[in-house]
Amino acid sequence: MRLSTRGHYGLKAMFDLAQHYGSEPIPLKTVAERQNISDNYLEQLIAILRKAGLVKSVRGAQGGYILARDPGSITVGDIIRAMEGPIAPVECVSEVEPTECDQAGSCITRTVWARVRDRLAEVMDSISLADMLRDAENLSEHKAQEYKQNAPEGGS
Amino acid sequence: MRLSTRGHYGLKAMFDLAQHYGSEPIPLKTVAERQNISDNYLEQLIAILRKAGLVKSVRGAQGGYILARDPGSITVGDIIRAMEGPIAPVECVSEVEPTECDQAGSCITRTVWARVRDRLAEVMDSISLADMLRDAENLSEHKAQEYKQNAPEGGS
DNA sequence: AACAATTCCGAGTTAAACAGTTTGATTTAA
DNA sequence: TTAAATCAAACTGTTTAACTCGGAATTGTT
Repeated sequence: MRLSTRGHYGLKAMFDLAQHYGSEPIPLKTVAERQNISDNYLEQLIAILRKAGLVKSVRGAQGGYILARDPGSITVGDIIRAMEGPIAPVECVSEVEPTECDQAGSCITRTVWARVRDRLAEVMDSISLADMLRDAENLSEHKAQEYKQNAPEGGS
Repeated sequence: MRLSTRGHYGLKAMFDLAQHYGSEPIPLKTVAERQNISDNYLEQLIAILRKAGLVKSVRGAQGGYILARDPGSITVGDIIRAMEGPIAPVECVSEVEPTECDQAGSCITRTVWARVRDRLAEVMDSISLADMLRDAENLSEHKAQEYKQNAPEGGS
């Protein structure tokens, strides 16, 4: 039940773009450096996101990438489906074009995987990039708070 | 987000054994035939289940495999963890021994994957083999019912 | 005792996927 | 004109999946 780096890096890149949504296009190299990903490789990955309509590109000098829509309307599910294909723990319960096996009607393991698939889709579709931005803000506030509590006098 | 055949076949085999729980040991070949799995391959897989303590083996003629515990106390999660390792959409949120990356503290994608992992574990741990047996019974009743309704006069 | 049914074990094989790298063409602001 | 960038496609090395195979060890049956 592992994601490949495609989905992993894809989400990282999209989150990076979300953090800079509204300003000039971000060059791929910048994203790659910030997120610690090989820029050669990320180039391939972002092409997938572009073809899926999740990011827009601006070519030429001062070019780069921007989110195609606002962060509130892009979910983790959107990104993962683009990068890894339809959600499906096993082929026979794929979100699109499941190729049924012979005993599909009576297969109980199949119904188990359908439930797993639904939960997976549910959680991924419920988290948008905007949610992640909000979480990031809370997290950093929390950290600052912790810091204050742990070192209120300002140690050397 | 695909399962390998290990987890897929593993659950099938375990469900097959559950359906015959309480009687003599079932030879591997029988399970393989019923579940339509290469018996050479299943041999490897069931070794994993045995080492994980989920099935017991009886060697020699008339030997075979039986569930190590009753079907109510074995969950899909138990089986998948045995077959595929700890549940973890990405390595850094593995259920056991996550190897953290440098920015673990501030990584938001990480918290996303932790949520996905928890949902995944939740649904898998909530389904036991006994639940599946019950579902199978309902399903077959339902089918018989449907059959009655669709062909009450007994077509040719 | 011999035999056949079975588990057990380790090694070998094939094909695909993953995770990139490399090369070079094209676009465009400065 | 140049440098910064995207775009595209081919190439490569490594790992993993999904088996296959051969044979040894165990044990009920005859």
